[in-house]
Amino acid sequence: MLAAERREHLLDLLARTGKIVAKDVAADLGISEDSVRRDLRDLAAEGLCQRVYGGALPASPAVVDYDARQTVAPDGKRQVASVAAALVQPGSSVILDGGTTALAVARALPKDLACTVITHSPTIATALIDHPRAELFLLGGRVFKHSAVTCGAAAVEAAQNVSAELCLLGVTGVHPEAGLTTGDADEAAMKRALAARAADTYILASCEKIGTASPYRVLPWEKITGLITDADPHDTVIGQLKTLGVEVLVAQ
Amino acid sequence: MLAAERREHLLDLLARTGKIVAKDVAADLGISEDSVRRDLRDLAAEGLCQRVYGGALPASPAVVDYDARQTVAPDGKRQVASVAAALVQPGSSVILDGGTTALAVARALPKDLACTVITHSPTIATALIDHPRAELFLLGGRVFKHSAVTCGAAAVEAAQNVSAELCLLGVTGVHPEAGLTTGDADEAAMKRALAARAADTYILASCEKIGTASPYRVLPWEKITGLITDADPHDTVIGQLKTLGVEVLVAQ
DNA sequence: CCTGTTCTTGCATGGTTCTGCATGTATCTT
DNA sequence: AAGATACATGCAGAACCATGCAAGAACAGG
Repeated sequence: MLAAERREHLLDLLARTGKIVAKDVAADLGISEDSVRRDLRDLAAEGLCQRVYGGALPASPAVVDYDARQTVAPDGKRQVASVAAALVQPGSSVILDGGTTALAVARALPKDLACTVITHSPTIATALIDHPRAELFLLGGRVFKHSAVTCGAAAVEAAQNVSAELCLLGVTGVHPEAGLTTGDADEAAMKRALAARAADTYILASCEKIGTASPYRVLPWEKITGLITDADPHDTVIGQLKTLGVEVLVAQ
Repeated sequence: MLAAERREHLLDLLARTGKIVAKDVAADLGISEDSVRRDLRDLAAEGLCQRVYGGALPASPAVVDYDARQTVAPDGKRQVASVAAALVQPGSSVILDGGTTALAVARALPKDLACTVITHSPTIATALIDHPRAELFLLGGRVFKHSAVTCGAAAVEAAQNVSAELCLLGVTGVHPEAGLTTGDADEAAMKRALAARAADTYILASCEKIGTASPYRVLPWEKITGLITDADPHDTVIGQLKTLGVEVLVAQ
C-alpha cells in the first residue's frame, strides 16, 4: 500500500465513521502504529484532522464547514446508509435509487470498493465519480426536478436493460396497510421498474417515514426483501411490519 | 511495447484500479522502474495523474471538486459561455456537452428561460435542476469518470432518440489541420453522435485550446456551424480557421 | 546505403524519504 | 499512586527517486 493511498484511506475512514483509532487501523492495514501516528500527525498539521489521544477526529467544524454541508445527513440517515452500504458485496451490482438517503448510501460506500452502481440520479452519479473502482451506469430519461432523478417512459425502458443483485430504494412513506408509497406517480413507476430488475430489494426508511403514507403506491410488501431503518425496533409500526413477514434491519 | 502504448496502459490501470505501484508495473511489463517513473513524471506534468512516493494516484479529485463547485470559471470560459448561452432561443432545444465550459454555459442560461436541455453530463443535469422552466433530458449510459459524462454504445444509442436545434460541444483541441479533437475515443464518438442530432453545432473553445490537438478526431470542419472562442480575433490560427470557412464568434 | 542526430532506455550513483524498532516520556485509567 | 497505554524521538535499514551517462533504436538527409 502506497503511503499517499494510506493517507487517503485515513481521510476516507474519518469522513465515513467520524473517528480513527490508530491501533485498529494499524491492525487492519497490517502496518505499524507508528506509521499511522505519523500520518495522523501530518494530516493534523495540514488541518485535515484533529489529533486526539488514541487516534484522530474530523478537523474542527470551521474547517470542514463546506464539506460538512454537503455531507450533512442527519444521524439517522447516516446509520441507515451505513447498514445499506454494508449490503453491497465487492464485485456485485447494485441499483441505487435517488433521494437524500440513497445519496448517503453512495457516500458511505468505501472509496476502494469494486462494484457496479446503476442509478437514475445524476446527483448520485456525480457523488460516485471519485470512487475509482466503482463502475457507474446512469439510466437516462426526462429529469424529474422535484427529486432530481430521471423518470418516465424512457427511463423505465432504460431500466429494462440492466439487472443487479441488489436494489436499494428510498420511499417517502412506510405504512403497514398503505405499503410503500411516494409522492409522484411517475416516480413510483420508476421505482417499481428498478425493483423488478434486482434479485433483492431493500427499502431505505429513516424513522420519520415510518407509519406515514404518500399518494402513490410503489410496491406491496411481498415484493421487497427487507426494510432498513433507524426506528426503535419495539415501535408498534415496526412490530406490525414484522408480523407481515418483512425482514427489518435496524440501524443503531 | 511502444512508449505511447505504455502510457495508455498506465492511465488505464489508474482508471481501473485507482493506483499505480511503479515497482509492480515495471515487473508486469518487464521494463525498468526508471521508465515507469519517467512516464509517471510526464503524466503528472500533464495533470493526468498525481505522483506519489512509490507510484501514482488519480489526479486529485479534490482539485476537480473544487473547480466544479466553485462557480469561478476563468474569465475566458465565462465569456465563451455567455455568448453560447445567448444562442439558446426561448422554447428551443439544445444539446449540451459535458466539461467545464459547457457547465459554465448551463450556469449562464437565464434562470427563467423556457427551453429543453439534453445532456449526457450528470453534473450539468444537476446544475440545471433549479432552472424551473427548463425541461431536462439526461442521456444514460456508462459513466466515463475522467470527464464525468456518459459514453459508449448505450449512450450513443440514447442520443439517436433525441434531436434539437442547437448543439454546443466542448473539445480539448482545435487545430486547422487536425480539426476538432479530444482525448478519448469513446468520448469522440459520443460527441459525433450528439452533433449529428442537431441542426446547428457550435464548438466551445476557450483560447487555451486553440492551435492544440488531442489524439482522437471528433468532427471535420464541414460538420460544424461555428466556433465560439475568447481568443484574439487576429490570432493566426483563428485567421486560418476563417479561411477554412469556419464561422468564428469571438467572445470579449 | 551510409552517416549524423535525436530520442529512448537501462544502469550506476548518490541523495532523499519512508518504515519499524527501541527508548524514554507523557497521558490515561483504576 | 501505579500500571497500562499512547506518544515523540532517534536510529538503521530499506525503498524510492533524480541525475548523468552510455548503448541502442529510429529517423532524416545526403
